[in-house]
Amino acid sequence: MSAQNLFSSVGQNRIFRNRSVLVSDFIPLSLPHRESEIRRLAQILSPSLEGTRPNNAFMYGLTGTGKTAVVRYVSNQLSKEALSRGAAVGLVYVNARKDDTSYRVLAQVGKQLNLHLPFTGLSVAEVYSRVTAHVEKLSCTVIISIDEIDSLVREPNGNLLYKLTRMNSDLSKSRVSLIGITNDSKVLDALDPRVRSSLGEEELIFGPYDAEQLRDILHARSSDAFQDNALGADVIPYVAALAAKDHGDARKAVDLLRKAGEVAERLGSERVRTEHVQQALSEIEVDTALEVVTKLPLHSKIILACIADLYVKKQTVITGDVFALYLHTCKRMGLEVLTSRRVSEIINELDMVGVISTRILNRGRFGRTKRIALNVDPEHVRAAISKDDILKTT
DNA sequence: CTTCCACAGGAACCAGCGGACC
DNA sequence: GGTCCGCTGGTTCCTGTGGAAG
Repeated sequence: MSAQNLFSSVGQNRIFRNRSVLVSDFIPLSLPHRESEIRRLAQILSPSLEGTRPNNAFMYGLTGTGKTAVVRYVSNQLSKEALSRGAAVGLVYVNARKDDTSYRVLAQVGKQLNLHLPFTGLSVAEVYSRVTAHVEKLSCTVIISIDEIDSLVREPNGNLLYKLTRMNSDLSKSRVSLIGITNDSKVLDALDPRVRSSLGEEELIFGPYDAEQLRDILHARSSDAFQDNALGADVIPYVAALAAKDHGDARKAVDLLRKAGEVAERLGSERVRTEHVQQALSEIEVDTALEVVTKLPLHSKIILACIADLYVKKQTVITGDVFALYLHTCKRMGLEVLTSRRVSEIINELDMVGVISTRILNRGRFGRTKRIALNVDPEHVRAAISKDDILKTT
């Protein structure tokens, strides 16, 4: 995004009325096609207004199906209602991908209840007891929503969830309820059976949106987001159809619509058209890839550069070749090298962020390895990497 | 049918940092 | 000031494995 794009159009915007409606963490005033889930969750949580403990709940659904939005929406409403009734309800929302250790989750819970905790230095047990004591002192009902809870089950110190479900036995004046949110159906199986049954007191399942529902969602948002008549009539159906093919992810649909608006704006167009959507689609891919690549640590960049190098020359790129070239490159640059174990891990990380994709390949006599394919234009990789001073000479 | 390759990926551990507590 | 802690970003050592070659 250029500086021109950032400032030149401020105050004289022909496309957007309020762009922020289309950023992903915006909580809309209404959530079309999630009314029944909202009612259900509200019903589950309503005992908190009368000082009794709501059942724990577990919410499952693919990304962009509105789980997080529903939780935040209901939480907002509940906290307003609690305020007006004078009910003591504490609402906590934690994203376990961001705060991905027991310590950090607990610290986050404490922080949102106005308990200051240092980010390190204490033992997990100490943080747990401080949080518990604090909750007890508040004498209220605390509802803790843990989003992307799957990040927590694999944690070595992984009995946090068990401890949280049992926290009530350490409390007398206060109560704690948990809402677990995930998009990974396998989590349930991996969970400690005691946690599973406790969390599964209530279950909400979020199905993917179909194209028609996505259209409604986009319509609802766009009337606030765009100027009148700034949106071509076929744009929303087009975006909705694209997103519906892609697992009905509403977040992606909204992102795409915003990006299309930005493209139209940048091109000086008076209204958004489907061509802008197409361009937005390819820009989103390039943008995210580029952004990811520039932020990569040095050795990850080198490895990615090696992969890109090999990829343009060969049809199949393989871990061993990458490692060999990596060793050579490091030696040439006078850098110390990482082990093959670590390099293998970095390749997995690159796969995870999406710039490459890998598949395990069994070549019989010639061993088992990984075939690596580059997901982005090698030139883009080169461009992004060459911004790094150390790598400039290569 | 057996062998054996070229790694994948799990487990345990470690150094070094920023920090709390007494 | 010494002892504890969590976390990152590694290392070392290890066991596991699908299927072409022999």
